[in-house]
This record gives sequence, C-alpha cells and structure tokens, in this order.
Amino acid sequence: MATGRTHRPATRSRGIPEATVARLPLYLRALTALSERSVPTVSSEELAAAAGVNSAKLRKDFSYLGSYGTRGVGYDVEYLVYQISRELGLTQDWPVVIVGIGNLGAALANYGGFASRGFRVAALIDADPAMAGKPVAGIAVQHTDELEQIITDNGVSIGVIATPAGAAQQVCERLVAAGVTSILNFAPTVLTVPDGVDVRKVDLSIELQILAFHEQRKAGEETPESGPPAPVARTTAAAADRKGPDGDVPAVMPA
Amino acid sequence: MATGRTHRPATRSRGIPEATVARLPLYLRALTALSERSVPTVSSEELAAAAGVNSAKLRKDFSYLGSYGTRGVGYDVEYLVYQISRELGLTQDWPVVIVGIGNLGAALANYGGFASRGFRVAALIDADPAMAGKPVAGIAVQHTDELEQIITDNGVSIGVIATPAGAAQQVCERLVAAGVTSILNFAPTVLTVPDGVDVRKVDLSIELQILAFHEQRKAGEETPESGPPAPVARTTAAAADRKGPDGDVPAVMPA
DNA sequence: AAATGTGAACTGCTTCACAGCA
DNA sequence: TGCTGTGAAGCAGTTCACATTT
Repeated sequence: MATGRTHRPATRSRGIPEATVARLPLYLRALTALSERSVPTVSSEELAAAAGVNSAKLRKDFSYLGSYGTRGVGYDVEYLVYQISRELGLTQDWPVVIVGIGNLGAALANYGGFASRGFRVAALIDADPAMAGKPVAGIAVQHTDELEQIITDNGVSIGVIATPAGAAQQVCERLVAAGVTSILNFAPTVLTVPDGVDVRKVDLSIELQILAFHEQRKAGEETPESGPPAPVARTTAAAADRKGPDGDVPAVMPA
Repeated sequence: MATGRTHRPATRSRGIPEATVARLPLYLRALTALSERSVPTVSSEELAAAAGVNSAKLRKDFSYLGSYGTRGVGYDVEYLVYQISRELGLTQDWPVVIVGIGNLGAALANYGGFASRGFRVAALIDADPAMAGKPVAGIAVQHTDELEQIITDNGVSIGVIATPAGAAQQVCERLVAAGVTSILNFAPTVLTVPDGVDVRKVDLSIELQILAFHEQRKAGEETPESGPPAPVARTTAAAADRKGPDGDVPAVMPA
C-alpha cells in the first residue's frame, strides 16, 4: 500500500491541541467584529458568547497561547487579534490555487472573505480548454497543463480542489508533486496523500446525512410522552434468514 | 439571554456516538461504490482503506449498529448499504430548501449528489426580486416573502443557508419559526437557535486558516535538524509594557 | 469585586489485543 | 484459519471550581 494517510493524526502541534486550533478562527472572527466597533476589551464570557462556545473552554484555549488577559478586566481586543492572527500564520500572505472552476469553483473564487484575511487567489485552473482565458472573479482561468508551472512560480503551498470526484485524486497528486502541502478538498472522495501533506474536506452530502440522522431521531421522539424513544423496534418485516440481531432485508436498495 | 445553543451537545443519539454518525456517510459512499462494482462482500480492512479510516475504528463503529458481519468472511455489501441508509434516515426522502441563490447557492442547487441520496431540492429562495422566477438547476427561484409558505406546504425540515453573513441569522429565525429543525449554514456567522434545532456549519475561511496554521508549522520545522521547532522566540521587538509572558505589539493590525 | 488561568475530575473517542465464531 | 466483535487501556477534549491577580 502507498501508505498515504488521510487525516492529520491529531498530534498536538507545538503544544496547541487540534480542537483549539479549529476554534481560533472563530475567536478571531468575533474579535475582528469587536475591533471594527472599536471595543477595547472583552471578557471571556462576552467573547465566548459571540463565538458560540462556553467561557471555560475559551479561557482554556487562550491559555495554550499564553497569558494574554488581565484578571479583573478581560482581554485587549486588538492585542488578541494580533496574537491569534500570528499563531494561525495569517500575518503572512498565502497564495492559493483553485482547481476546478465549475459552479463551486467560481463561487469560491468570488468568495470575499478569501482575499481579506491572509489568503490570495493566485490562480484558477480548469481542465476544460474552453474555459482557458475566461475571467472568473477578475482572474483569467488557466489550463490544467500549466498547473505545475503555476504552483512553482507562485510558491503555492495551499490548493483547493473543486473538481468532480473522478478527477480529484489525480489533481491532488499533481498538486502534491508540484509542492503543495495543504489541500482543501470539496470533491466527495477520500484523497490519499503522502505523510506531511494535510487534507481537510468539505462535503455537502455528508453534512446533510448527519442532519438527516438527527432529524430522523427527532421524528421518532415526537410524542413527548415516553422518556427515551424506545428501542424503536427495528424489525419491520420478515427478518428471516439474516443473522443480524434484528433488522430486515430490503428487496431493492433504496437510492 | 435567549438561551439559544449553537451546537448539539454531543449527546449520544440512541446510543450511537456522534463521531460514529459522522463517519457513517463515508462508509456508505465506499459501500455504494463497491455495490456498483457488484462486489458481494468486503472485509473491515478493505472497507476501512476505502473510507480512509483504520479497521478497528470501523469495526467499533459498526458494532454500535449491530452485528452485521460474518466472522472469517466480512460484511455483505448490499446488506450494509441498506442498514446504514436506514440508520441515517435515507430510506425516506428529505425535502430541502436552499436560501440565498448567489454563486454558492447555485452551485449547491446544481450539485448532483444532492438529489441522489435521500435529499430533494424542494425550493430555491432568494431575497432579490430580480431573481424570482429565474430557473436555477431547473428550478424557479422564489422570493423570500414566500419562505414560510414554502416550508409549510412542502413539510421541509432541513434548510441550507447560503446567504451573505449579514442575512443569515434572520433567515435562520424565519426558517426555524416556520418549522425547520436542521440547518446547514454556509454563511460565516455563528447562528443562534433554540434547543432542538441542529446547526452544522461549513466555513471556507475557517478551513483555510486551520491549514495555514499547520502550513506555518511545517515551514518552521523545515530544517530537519533540531527536534521541536524551539519555542520560536516570540519576542521580536520591544515587548515593552505588555504583560504577556512574551510577544510583541503590532503597530497596526495586519489584515 | 471581577475575571483570568489552571489543576483535577470527567466524558467521550480511539486503539489495542484477543476471545469467539464461521 | 481468518476476520469479526468487544472489553480494557490509553488519550484527547471538556467542564468544574477555585486560587490568583489586578
């Protein structure tokens, strides 16, 4: 096997827990809003509410960065904005390429919050020759043939994949071979990458399916009468010859 | 305070851990691919590889659903597809509305994997009167005024928010008031919802920022010489009057 | 008096390793 | 023999509660 991991092994990075890192952008966004309203200081309680977390967690998170608060007062907004930005590596500019300029790729290219905070769209790349040269979000689309050249010339280390699922792994391999070490994958596929390359995925249908799971349970609980929704009696029809502890066999697969 | 939580409190749902629920769609996708290739059975090892997880985790996950495998053999692909679909609530059809038909909303509407597996786009809604009536992905966009009517008439319980950040909370409240109990939020805002409503968020810039964090660390480690990247000497200039244990004050906020 | 920073307890998730079964 | 299913151990993340500091 090619020994490609798929997710970062959740190793603490320089002592900051992964879960904390994932919340820093949230805090940063809340702090930026406060900063724009010229609010000078904020308590863990207030900031936590704005970020949608609880205050103990927020304080613990900040404690990994250092002691940036003042007891009895709170946190200096501007100072924290800077510290978190620096911790996240946003004081430098990250050139990013987007591969696959369909509906989604175009939406991403047009997304404003992109350029604003440390990221810059260095190039848009698509496999369709008819797209080449067309401007999307003010940037001319380039053909996939030039992918390696673009990565190298611009020192790109972050790539966004917005291609169809079938093309994603191959695009991924070309990006990695050309020097990209962080990938944000919107294609509904598991990407296999070498060690040292980070992949994060965004997957609409997975999110919907998770929602459907909980939605289904709500429907089952409906009657606010019995406590737990009762084991739900999974046996619906003839469980017959199946070995499952319960459950029925479908005649035909749904969907 | 309005006592609105933001995230599900990670309560085990009918005994299935949240982390497991989040992986079921992944297994389902891998299994569906096997099913299409008419593969009859699969081992935990093979399936785990296809889904990008390790096999012990997969077996543990499946053990929460029941004993659906056969020792010495593996899992029956068709049977598992059905069991997972049912567990996720995909044997029924979920009507979904998408609010905010900009670049992103249109991309979502056009996304194929949507309709395929248990979800159906019941309506596209936008606040721009000029959009009303225009077909996107074969569906005529409707005006926000009709939101409540649409939700009620179609029995919609899942809503997708793809509006600008400023409009998201208000749209969210209208959706919830009209009966929606699950929301997938693409707007970069923290949504506040009443208990009983699930929110999941998809946020491009958060994902990029997390990648940037790790990318920055890679750059710091570059020289594979010293072990840990050395406390990085956070003091760059005059730390002066600041109380932080170290760290410098920026003259002007970056970004 | 107010709010941070943190040890300690707790909860949940992952991994191990092997007993049990086909 | 081969592979599942699962207790038990280990690890990461969250919450509690309070000593500490301004």
